Amino acid sequence: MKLTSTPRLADIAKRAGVSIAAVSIALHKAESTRVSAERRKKIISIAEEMGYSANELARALAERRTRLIGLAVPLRDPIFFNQFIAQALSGIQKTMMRRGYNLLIFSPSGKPGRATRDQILESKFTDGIIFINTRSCTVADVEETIDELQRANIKFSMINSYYGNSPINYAGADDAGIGEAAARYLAERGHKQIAFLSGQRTLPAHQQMVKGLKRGLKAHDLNLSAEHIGCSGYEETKAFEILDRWFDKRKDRVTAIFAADDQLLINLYDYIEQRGLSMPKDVAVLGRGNSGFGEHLRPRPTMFTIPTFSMGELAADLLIDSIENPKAEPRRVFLPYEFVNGVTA
Amino acid sequence: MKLTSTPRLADIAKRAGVSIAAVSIALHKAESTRVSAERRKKIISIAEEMGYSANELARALAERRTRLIGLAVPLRDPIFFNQFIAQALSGIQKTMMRRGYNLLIFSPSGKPGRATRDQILESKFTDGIIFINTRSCTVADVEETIDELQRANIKFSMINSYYGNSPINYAGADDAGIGEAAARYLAERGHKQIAFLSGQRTLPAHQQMVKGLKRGLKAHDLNLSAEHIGCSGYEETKAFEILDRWFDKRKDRVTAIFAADDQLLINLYDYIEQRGLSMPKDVAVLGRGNSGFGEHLRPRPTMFTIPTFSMGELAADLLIDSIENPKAEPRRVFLPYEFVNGVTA
DNA sequence: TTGAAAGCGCTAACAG
DNA sequence: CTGTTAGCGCTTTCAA
Repeated sequence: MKLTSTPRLADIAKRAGVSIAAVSIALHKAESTRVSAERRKKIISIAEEMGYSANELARALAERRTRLIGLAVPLRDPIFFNQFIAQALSGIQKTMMRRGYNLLIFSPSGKPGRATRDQILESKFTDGIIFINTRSCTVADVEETIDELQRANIKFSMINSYYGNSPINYAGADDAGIGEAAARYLAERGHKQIAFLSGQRTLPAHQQMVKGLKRGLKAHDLNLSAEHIGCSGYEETKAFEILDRWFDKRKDRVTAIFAADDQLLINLYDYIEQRGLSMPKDVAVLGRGNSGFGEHLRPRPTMFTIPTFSMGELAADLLIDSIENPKAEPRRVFLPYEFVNGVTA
Repeated sequence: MKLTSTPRLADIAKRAGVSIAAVSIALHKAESTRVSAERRKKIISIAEEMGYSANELARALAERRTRLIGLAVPLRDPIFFNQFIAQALSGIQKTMMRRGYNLLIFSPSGKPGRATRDQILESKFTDGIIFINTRSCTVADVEETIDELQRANIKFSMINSYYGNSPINYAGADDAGIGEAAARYLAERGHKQIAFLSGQRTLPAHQQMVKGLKRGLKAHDLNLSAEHIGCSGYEETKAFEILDRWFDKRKDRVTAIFAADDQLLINLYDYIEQRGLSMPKDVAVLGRGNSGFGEHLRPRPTMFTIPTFSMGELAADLLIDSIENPKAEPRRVFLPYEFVNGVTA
């Protein structure tokens, strides 16, 4: 007699005097009429008595699905301290809980930019993966990743910034829309010298915002001059240099600044405090950032926020849709931004 | 001819004209001499050419291990916003990366206090689980969980607060030690009326700290009177009532307060600001909290910090040790606290 | 060295 | 309704 530490279907079948198949169905297919009610009852009670719990691995192998979804985040530092990711993860979790999936977090492979290669291999464990691209992903990185995933025949959905052409599952923010709204907001309040403090001009989100800003300004017969687009490369000193340049001017000095994300907004706040300026009197400040950010900031920033939580929720739904229904068409959804009225613009 | 979307060992074997076993070994057992060098080379090149990547599921079923570790956190709200958990997770990740494991985050089952039942079942996917107990876990909850895990024969390690008797893998902080150190610190600075602002007297950590405080005070011929132990139940209004009681006294007024955790320290700060007191002049404040907390707090708190990151790292190591070496004895480790010199005590 | 074959524990198609 | 059997794709004896 074989003795496994944990009972198998076969053990229950023997005890109940029925076939393995009967046990499998009695325990896992609640709706099936394949086994009679009383038989099922008996089987279930024996199973409980023996402390049976299914070997998910074997089940997954036979069913060819794990109900596991992997998370890929190309990010060097620990992902759990990142508020953006925390929000997205919470959204993802919500969907997963509702639809009965669990989340597999790949341990970073150590590789820099595109930590994906290894994660794609590991993803053999999952039914699909959610890819959160960060600001360390260039457009090329992202395209390449998409390519790899598609070649490997791995279902996925993407969060954050993608404006390429591939038909993929994607949940993101309408950055061009935010840019346009920001421009209109400031222009309507009479600002003529409007500047854009950003991070990196290679980032898709940056490009979208510029596009939107230009569109919005044009509607007011204004334009966004090259010198009013400043990219800090996410270095504070660089950001301060840019701001110095804008504020040191005698004429046509900048009167309003739109900050591309949370970190840049912080840089801007620090600069303004250090220089002894006040918002919105000396300069109007408008931000773009994750929802929730800014709540603890003083003075309260006026901003357009990105519904990160919803993005996570949606990305998970899109992915699961395409897992459960293989003919589902990929969908790209741009979630609407929100406006948070503060006192800085 | 069968056509699976992704190539299997059998496909490679056929193409290479060798057995399935040979392919398996050539690809996955680098050290084995079972297959000749040139054969291996050939097999590997064919595998690459065909874009082979192993079906981890089948492998796991055969090997009876997944190299997946599950995370169980009994917490109602999204875990990813919790700094304590974020830190622990980062530590866990570090170990997992080093030792080649991945993390499976169970979606909360919806149940309140002990979200474990379902998670234990799901854990059939993992080689073991890490259990992070939070302040919503009573002593009984924890004992029951340990019981369940052991009965189900599931390897696990625990993080945070456990002072029971079971020999388990555990990584936690030395709360009694912190209590004692806090008492000594304050007593040495001449304080006689020392109070302890805590959350819940049923929590193990609370009890340990009280024990330590008493021990430390005794060394200075002082003692901790019952009225100087205040538990807010983690409600701000309750905390304020307690503080009112301490500060409204005319004689023997409290001159130093030890706050049991981050949240209580914040409550204390708010109260002190609101009441227009100053630290440490009017009252000395000493805190206990997660490492890193307090860095952004002004004035900078004097505190004993808990090495949460290391706790995660260690808990993962302990668990993996016991997975990879079944005869490894469970170990309970109390990590040393650290002292952060601030200006409040 | 190598190949054949027996599992790992479960699901699903097939036959009664 | 029920049992038998053939996979799922891999690892690992066991013979050769």
